[in-house]
Parts: sequence; structure tokens; C-alpha cells
Amino acid sequence: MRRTQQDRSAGTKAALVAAARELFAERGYQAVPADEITRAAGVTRGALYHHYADKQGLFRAVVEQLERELTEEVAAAFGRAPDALTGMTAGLGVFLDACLRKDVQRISLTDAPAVLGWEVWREIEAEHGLGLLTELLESARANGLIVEVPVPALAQLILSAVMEAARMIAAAEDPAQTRADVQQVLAGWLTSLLRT
Amino acid sequence: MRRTQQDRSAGTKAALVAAARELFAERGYQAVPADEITRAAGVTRGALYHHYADKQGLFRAVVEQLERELTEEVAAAFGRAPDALTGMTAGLGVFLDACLRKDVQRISLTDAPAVLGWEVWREIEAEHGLGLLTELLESARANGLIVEVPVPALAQLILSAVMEAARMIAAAEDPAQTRADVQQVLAGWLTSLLRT
DNA sequence: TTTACATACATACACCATGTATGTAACCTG
DNA sequence: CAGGTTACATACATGGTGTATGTATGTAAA
Repeated sequence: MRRTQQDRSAGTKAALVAAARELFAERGYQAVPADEITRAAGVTRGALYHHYADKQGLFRAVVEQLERELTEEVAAAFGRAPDALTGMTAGLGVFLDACLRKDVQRISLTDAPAVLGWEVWREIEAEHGLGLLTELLESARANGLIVEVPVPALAQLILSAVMEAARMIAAAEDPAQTRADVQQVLAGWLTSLLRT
Repeated sequence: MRRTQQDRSAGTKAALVAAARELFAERGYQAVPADEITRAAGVTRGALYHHYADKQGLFRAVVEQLERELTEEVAAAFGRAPDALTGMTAGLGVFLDACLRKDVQRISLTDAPAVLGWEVWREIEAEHGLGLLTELLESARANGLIVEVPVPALAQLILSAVMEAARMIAAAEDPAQTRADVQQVLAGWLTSLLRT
């Protein structure tokens, strides 16, 4: 079978990202040697260093794929809702659920900032999760739904709280109870922003 | 000069922690070889692996020293205030200021969770910053100052938001403006908890 | 279609960092 | 001061990263 170069590249890159994602999710970035990833992907380290500058480069590709998927899910949930308010609630629920998955937990919520540095991590997030949340809040503010606040700061603080909430649920002995608690706190915060 | 064994141990451990703290603050845990730390401390790696199980052990000692100092500062600021409410505000200010220092930024807010794992990191925090905040909120709740909420969850979410706020200020082009923004958001959240 | 080049890998190597095993000097106790 | 313990230093084994080099496959022009 005769494949074009682009096909070859796309194939091995996809295989590398998929293998790396699984292994990183299970044991974390540091604990996984590059060699193990490439073997799982059916290639050698030569392929890795051909397509990516270094191990971090591959990790970044994994993070971006994850974020893309995640944002898409949340945006879809938001889109299905009749109005903005219920959409926000639905989006929060989907996001919280997604954040309970091991890959999101370990890769996005734990390793990403430390491995890539906060600058890069922020840059990535701004184009995905944070970007979406900012848009939603901004439009809510424009429509007079919420009080006057600096939306970018608000969005980022809310996002960090939501992420922490997800970590708490994942680590809790009683996830259901913890989830109820954090949702109560977060819901209270959000409703306090509503214009009376 | 004849020194006791305890003195020797305490001296080298303090030197190691101090050297590690500086280097970790500047370049992060991963980028600093153990050998560089020990040289800066005037010993060899033998001393390190005698006093600590591994490099992580030393890092943990650094984190705990940092957290201890930080909590002490905040508690002192709180203690100087006439009442609980102004105390909370003063404490927040001191904490935000402290979080702007490079060592706190890099070691506590960036590396600690990834290097030690969230479990251990939480365990440490529970005895310091988070513990203090929880106590304060709990007493406020007991005195009927704030509404009925699950305090542990509230404390942890507030803390994560405050830490993110500190990171934002540190990374901002216009720190003063950013600080004003995040303080507005956080103050709004806190006042929304007050009983009317 | 053959020749020349570029792309996609594999193999082999040099380097560096961690942790451990072993040796030695300082201290402590009877 | 003799024996044992503690506090280190030195030497070594291991493993992981990144790079240099070699090779096969696809691509394009003569």
C-alpha cells in the first residue's frame, strides 16, 4: 500500500499522542519514559524527536487535544440549553463531570502548569476553556444579566475554583457529598452575581 | 570548635533547605540538580541523602518551611485587627502580597502539587494556610456572621481562587490594575456570604 | 523512468541526573 | 580510651533525555 507522506506523519503523530495521553494519565508526565510511549505507539524515539522538539512538545500536543475535546463538550451542552442561565449550569455540570476523568485530572489539572509553565498553560487555556467562559460571562454582562465586574478576572477566578472543586470531588472519600457541597458554594457565588 | 551532633545536623539541614529554596524559586524543582544545591550549601550529595530520603524529601522540607512562615504572617496580621471582618481583609492582603514573592509563586503555587502530588500537598496545606482559613470561616459561621454553607468546601475554593488571583497579579502586565480587579471580585464573593 | 532531493523514521551514542553502596572522620557513651 | 553510632564524602550503577548519524520511503524534475 502506498501512503502519502502526510498520511504517514498524521498517523504516527496521532498514535504518539494517543499513547502518551494514556500513559501520562495513568502515571504522570515525569514517570513515563519517552521510550515507553514510542513503543506503545509502535515506533521508536526517533519518530518522536522528528515530529516534536522534545518530550514537552508531545505533552503539549496531548494537552491541546484534551482541551479541545473538553471545550467542545461544554460548548455543546451550553448550546443545547434554551437560555444562557440554564446553559451555564449545564455547562458547569458537564465540565465537572469531565474533570473527574483521570486523564483530565492528571494531565490538565495537575501536570500541565508545572510541566509547561504557567505562561504557556494560560495561553493554551485562554483559547479553550477560559476563552469560552469569558465569552459567556461577557455576553451575560452585556445583556445586563449580571452586575458590573471585571469579566476577565472573574472568569479566571471562577475557572480556578471550578477546577479545584473537581479535584476535591476526585479526591474525596464521599464524592457525592463533596459534589453537593461544592456545587452549593459555587452556585451561591454565581447567583450572587445576578442583577436583582 | 567542638559541636554536638544535633548542631551539625541542624546546621546542614538548614543550609540545604535555604540553598534549595533559593534555587527552586529561581528555576523550579526539575531544573535544579541536587548537586548544585549541595554545593551551594557547602556539602556534597552524601549529606542530602543522609538527611532526606530523596530530592523530594528536601523539596517537601522547603515547602513546609515556606508554608509555616506564610501562615504565621497571615495569622499575625489577623491578630492585629480589632474584629474578625477587618482581620479577614487584612489577612487576605498580607497573603496576596506574600504570594507575589518568587519563592512562593514557584514553589508553593506551581511546583508543589505536581512534585508532591495533590494528596500530600493538601495534607501540608491543611495544617497551614487552609487550616487557618477554615478556622476563621468556621468561627464566623458559629457567630452567625455568614450564611450556612459547608465551610470546608468553601474554604478550599476560596483559597484556590486567592492563589489564582496571586498568580494573575504576578503574571500581569499591569499588576496594580489586575490586583484591583481581582480584589473587587473576591471582595464581592466574600460580602455575598455575609448574613444580612 | 531514472536521478536528485526531501521527508520519515531507526540506530547508536554522549551526557547528565538520581539514588545507592561503601569508605572515613567526627562525635558520644561506657 | 575503646566500641559503636552518627554525619558526612567518594565512587559507582542505573536510567532517561537529546543528538548525531544512517537508511528507507516518498516526491519531483529532467
